[in-house]
Amino acid sequence: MGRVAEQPDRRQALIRAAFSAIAENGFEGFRLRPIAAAVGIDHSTLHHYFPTKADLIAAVLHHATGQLEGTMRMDLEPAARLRHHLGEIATALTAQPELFIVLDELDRRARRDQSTATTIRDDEQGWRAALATIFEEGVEQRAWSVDLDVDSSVELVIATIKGVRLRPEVAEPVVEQLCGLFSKESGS
Amino acid sequence: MGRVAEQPDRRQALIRAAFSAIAENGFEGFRLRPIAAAVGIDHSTLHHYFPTKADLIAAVLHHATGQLEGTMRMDLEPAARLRHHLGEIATALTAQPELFIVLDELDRRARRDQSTATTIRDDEQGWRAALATIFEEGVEQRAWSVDLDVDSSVELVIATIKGVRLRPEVAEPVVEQLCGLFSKESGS
Amino acid sequence: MGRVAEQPDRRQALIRAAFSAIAENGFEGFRLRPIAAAVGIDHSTLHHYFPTKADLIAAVLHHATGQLEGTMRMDLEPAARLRHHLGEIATALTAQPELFIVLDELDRRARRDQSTATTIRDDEQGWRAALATIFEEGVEQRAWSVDLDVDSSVELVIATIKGVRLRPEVAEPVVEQLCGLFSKESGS
Amino acid sequence: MGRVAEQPDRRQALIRAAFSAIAENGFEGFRLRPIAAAVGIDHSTLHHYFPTKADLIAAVLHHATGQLEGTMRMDLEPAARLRHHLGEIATALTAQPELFIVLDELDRRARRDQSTATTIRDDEQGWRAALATIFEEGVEQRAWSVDLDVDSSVELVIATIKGVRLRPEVAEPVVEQLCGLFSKESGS
DNA sequence: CATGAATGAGACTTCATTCAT
DNA sequence: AATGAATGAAGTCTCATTCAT
Repeated sequence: MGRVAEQPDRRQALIRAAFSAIAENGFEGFRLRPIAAAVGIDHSTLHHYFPTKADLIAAVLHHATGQLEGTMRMDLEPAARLRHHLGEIATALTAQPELFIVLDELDRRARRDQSTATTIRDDEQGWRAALATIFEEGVEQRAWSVDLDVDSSVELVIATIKGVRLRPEVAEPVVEQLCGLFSKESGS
Repeated sequence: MGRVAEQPDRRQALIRAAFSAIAENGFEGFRLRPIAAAVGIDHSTLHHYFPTKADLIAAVLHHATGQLEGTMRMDLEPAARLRHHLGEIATALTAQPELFIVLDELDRRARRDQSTATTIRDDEQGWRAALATIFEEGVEQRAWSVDLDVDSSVELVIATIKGVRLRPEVAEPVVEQLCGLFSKESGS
Repeated sequence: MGRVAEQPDRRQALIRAAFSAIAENGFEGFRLRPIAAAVGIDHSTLHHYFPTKADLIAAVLHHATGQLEGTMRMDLEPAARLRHHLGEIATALTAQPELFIVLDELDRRARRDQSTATTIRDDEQGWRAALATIFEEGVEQRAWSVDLDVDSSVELVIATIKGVRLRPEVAEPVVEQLCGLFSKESGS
Repeated sequence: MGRVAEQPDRRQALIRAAFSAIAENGFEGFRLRPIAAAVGIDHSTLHHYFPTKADLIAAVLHHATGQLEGTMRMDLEPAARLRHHLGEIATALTAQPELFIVLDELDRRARRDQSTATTIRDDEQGWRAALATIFEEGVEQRAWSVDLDVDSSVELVIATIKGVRLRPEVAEPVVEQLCGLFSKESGS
């Protein structure tokens, strides 16, 4: 109501600045002062929005996970759906490199920070479930080239995606190859 | 027999201590003083061995890459060779978790440090070549389930291994699944 | 009336403390911690005012050069004006020994620090010009004992003053002697 | 007797290296390790020759003062003798700049180090006496342009020389001007 | 004579955080 | 909401010196 008051997007601006800074320098070089400066406020003012550094990082975490929204084309057959999904990710990997770098850094941080780990795990539940569905349906439909284990396949896909974040330039052929291995059509 | 001379490899001890510290806290929390303390020397003495922090990290880098020695059973058929190789890695992943955590951290650091990047890249050349040989021979012998692309398959394997470092507990089924996808024998 | 706000010029206090410290120990023994302690603040707070040691020294430099204000009695004849001016300096030399010691140290530092050199050179321009005027007018009025060269005489005066900073106790007779040499009236 | 033993000029080499280092960086930047390195020995070996840093500096002090040997042409008349002497110094000032820089630094150090002060004072006694003789003889012979005070004139000459060390490029005209002021011949 | 290892004191600087205004 | 001053802990690195070999 007051018109002096809230700068509603100060928080957002800070989060975005932090996001970019982490993408650029990783957590190792992540300092608060430059973030405040980037938004044009004093560094102590930053503490009004995020009392502690960890709070800001948590906000960045939510921002990052929320940004990753791969669509699942449920109208497609399992194999095609997988190919479409991984293709989208491969595309995003070069289109939004910052996002994947930040997610990568967050995965590392999760090793030592329980709360980060939990958030990421929760966030990935949806993804895991969707992938599981793909493989289950495929198994039912005998769409895969081999007798695959659903859980292992899910983890395989996730590991591949996470691993390829280090080399976005080969992402596309890699996921293509992986899909090729799953699909029945090709092969002797 | 004097007290001064009887530490034949303070350097090694320092490297090992640094190695463990990085495995435990990552580079973010990597401080020199605790390293010196762990070895039982004054922190300024550390600078006698490693003039700069970067020098110590470089030594850790060499220590880590040198430690990773997967045997390649050239006597085996390509498919079996791949399975054996990845199996070894999966085993190592849980047997020497520190090593893989450090390698993981180094991959991250390579994003911003050219010299780290170069060392890692050089170190991986041998691995890449050995994997390429496996796939090439397999192609000649029509050992694979599909018409695969050698380069992409190499990158796929590497990405999977690197990605699975985040979850060593699923490493074994994941590599098993990946081998299953490559191998011809199974399949519906 | 709060306790925090009532130090209107911490900066000035720091500059003065640094000034005295340099006078006492020279640049060789110039350390930041004692400066902060002398003002009663934490040594990291000093960096709030002067981010770097060089910044503090630069401030001291300005403080010192700004403090040296010899009046030029333009109402006097050239010879008398010179005598008055040098007399003032000789007096100041024993009245404010710290100032001249610091200026002396700064001259030394200027040998290796370009920015110090420039500041000093700029600051001395006014002095050089005023001295040149004295000698030029004296030449016109045939006030000097000999055919003197204006530029050389200016440099002679400056060199003498700078040299006598090492022995303030003889400053007065020395400048007196120098004036005597210039002036016409005396002589056998 | 042994032929393995003494490297007779190690000491000299160290002194010379220290001399040059001080000329280049002043006492502020004077470190022992580079000196040892310049001579090609370990820095702890340096302590065999000079147990302490002060010892090395003392040796440099003697080296420097010993090197300054202005000849006094006693065969010349006082005025000519002074001109000759100062001319020699002016020449040396540009021919051996290092020497005068080191002497300059030592004068500064003497302000805080009694032993340096004493050595310098002793060393200058000869110079002072020779200058005094010049002026005394000149007074007797009525060679000077004015009734000068011997002691003050000695200090004036010394101050001028010390002051002009900061600007060797104007040394020659400055001493020329000073001699001109003393000499009788010119003037109205 | 020469060395390398070791030390301890101390240097400058950075940073997240708090507090009064 | 916003600021600037202040803090204290900690960080990397340097240097003269000593000691055993």
